[in-house]
Amino acid sequence: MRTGITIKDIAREAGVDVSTVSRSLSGAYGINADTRSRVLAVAERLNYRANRVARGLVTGRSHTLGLIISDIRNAFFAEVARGAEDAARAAGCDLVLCNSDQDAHRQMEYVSSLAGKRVDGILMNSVAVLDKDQKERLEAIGIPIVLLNRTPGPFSTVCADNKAGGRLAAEYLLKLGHRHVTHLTGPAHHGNLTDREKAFVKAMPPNSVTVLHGENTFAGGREMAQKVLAEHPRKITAIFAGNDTIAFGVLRAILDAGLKVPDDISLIGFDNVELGSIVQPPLTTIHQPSYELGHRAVETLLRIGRKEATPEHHVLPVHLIERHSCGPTKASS
Amino acid sequence: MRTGITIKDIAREAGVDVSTVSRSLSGAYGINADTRSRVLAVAERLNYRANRVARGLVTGRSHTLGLIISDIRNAFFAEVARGAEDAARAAGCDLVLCNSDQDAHRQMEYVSSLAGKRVDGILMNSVAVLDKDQKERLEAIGIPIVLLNRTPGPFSTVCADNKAGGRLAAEYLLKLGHRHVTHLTGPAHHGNLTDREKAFVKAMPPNSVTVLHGENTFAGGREMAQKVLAEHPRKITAIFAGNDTIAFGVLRAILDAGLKVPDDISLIGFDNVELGSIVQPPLTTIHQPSYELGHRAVETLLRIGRKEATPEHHVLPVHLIERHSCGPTKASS
DNA sequence: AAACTGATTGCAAACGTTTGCGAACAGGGA
DNA sequence: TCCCTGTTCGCAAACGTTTGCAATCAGTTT
Repeated sequence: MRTGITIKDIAREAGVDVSTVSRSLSGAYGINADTRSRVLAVAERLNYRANRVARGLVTGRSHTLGLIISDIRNAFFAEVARGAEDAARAAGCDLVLCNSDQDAHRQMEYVSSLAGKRVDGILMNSVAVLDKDQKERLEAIGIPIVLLNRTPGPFSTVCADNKAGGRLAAEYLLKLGHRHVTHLTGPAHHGNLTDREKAFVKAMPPNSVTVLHGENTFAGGREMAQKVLAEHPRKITAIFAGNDTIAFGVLRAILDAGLKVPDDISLIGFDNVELGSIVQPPLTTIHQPSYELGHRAVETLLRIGRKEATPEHHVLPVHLIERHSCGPTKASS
Repeated sequence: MRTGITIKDIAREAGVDVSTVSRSLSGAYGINADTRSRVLAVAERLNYRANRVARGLVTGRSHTLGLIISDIRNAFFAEVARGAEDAARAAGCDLVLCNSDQDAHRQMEYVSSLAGKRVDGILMNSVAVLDKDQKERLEAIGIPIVLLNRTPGPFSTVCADNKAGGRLAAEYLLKLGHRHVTHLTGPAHHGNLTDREKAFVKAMPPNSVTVLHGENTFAGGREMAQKVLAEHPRKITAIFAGNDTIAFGVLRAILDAGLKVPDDISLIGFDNVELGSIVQPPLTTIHQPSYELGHRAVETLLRIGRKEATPEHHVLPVHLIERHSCGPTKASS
């Protein structure tokens, strides 16, 4: 199929060989300055645009990265994606966006598709949902991968300090006197969420927290909260949501139930999404550096891609953002 | 560069020609059932993964689409992107994500880059920022393009009925008695926002509305609102924000100023982003079908891509979502 | 028996680049 | 004059596919 003008057209027009054109264009050593500028002029005149597909075929590098996340509609991931795209662009790469909804099968399909297009690297949300066989296939594919959560194994990782975050939430709630809390979070074996959950439960007194798993969305948070509110009308005094998106759903359910935050129930989230500051009440949450996460992730992806380097593991700090969705228990035990 | 196993390996292993392998794999007519299954078995055993780059080179189709939007962190665009990605995936394509920040230069760079990688089509936020020359270059590139806003010219468009939306907002505010309103919106020549602005101004009585342009973000909305609040302490009774993201910023500024919504000032947005329902007060806004926008856009992109069809123009309906951020003026004129 | 048919397969060119290698040429030193 | 060195450039192979065309072969038809 003929598409646009090629290096051959330039060669003919400039009276040189295609190899000379190629070398001129790439700024390679060993080309006379005059011929180079002549070639460049022709290219300019013909409005030449190099075919990156053809180039990719011979060089083996596609200058393309894959980003597989749960759902771009989650503000946290949008922020990560922006950081990733900025870093990719700075490195002359572009990013293909994949929404997995945390589905193992879909995740593998994406990886396979990206591998087929010979991407230079893949950024993945989580492989926690994958079974052993799938992980091995992933490794066998031989494409640099960096994971956005802490996972034992051969892959590099870049993530926030989820455990510290879970601990922070627990300590804060404890300080306010809460002894009957619920943790509403996403699917059971999600890397980051699981880390938060474990650290949170561990930092709380035994039997003081019940955990509920659901969908990692606004709707999921709402449903879980409705369920909890119906079953434990008065007992629980605080809710720790696995992330802000869930927290927003929880907040919605609480308001719908006619309850007040934090008077009737305290709520703390995780992520520190921008909109957390304008909900009512403003959401207390754990901040994680989302943009930097994405940015750092592609940086390390590019780094480990070049040489067969050892896996890198970066964990970025988190901290508590104290706003107004948490308060002391009325009858502090 | 050798990467992975190729069609040649299968050919050698199965004792046939590469062309036979290719035809077997693609399910072409004219291959004996036995040889085909033999080839397929070998491919399976060798864990073969077709090189889409090489295929793209000869077929001229990359099965890749480009999505150029302002900023994925804007919830509206995230929703559009999700709709687009779902539709793309359904058609066997993948989506490369580009954040332009509405910068004309950056936008052209992206187009050029995407053209270089021979994408099958491009989805663009807006070309309103482009000058005449740039638009012509865009057209000359010869890649199917669909615009996410109404633009005269040769390109197909898919967008919401922004004019109707602007009118709806005006009528609603008018009905509530507002006669001194401000419209806070994004950069001056942004396609969709401009349509809303024009229709809004037109539907309001002469000299009843002042318009302020700023950044199309949370921070931008906040800044504009601060400015307005400082300059016109009491006069204006309502604000129409160009979109929900801006509205959230405005809301934040209003709250920071110690004012009440809608008691002191009414606020109406545009988009109907999910989180609009949980801010305080819940945001009255104009709903536009964001997900469908993205979905429809790639569908028409694929359609016009196949044949050299005439441009299509789709405009999707909008409607008012009445929540609690607007109220009647106290001293209705 | 010759020719024709249809099914199956291989050959080779093409897609648009990059790149190793050698050819051509000029200048300089012996 | 001869050789050596360095610069500049062209030739051709390679990347991994797809695909038009011709070749082979078996079975049919005349």
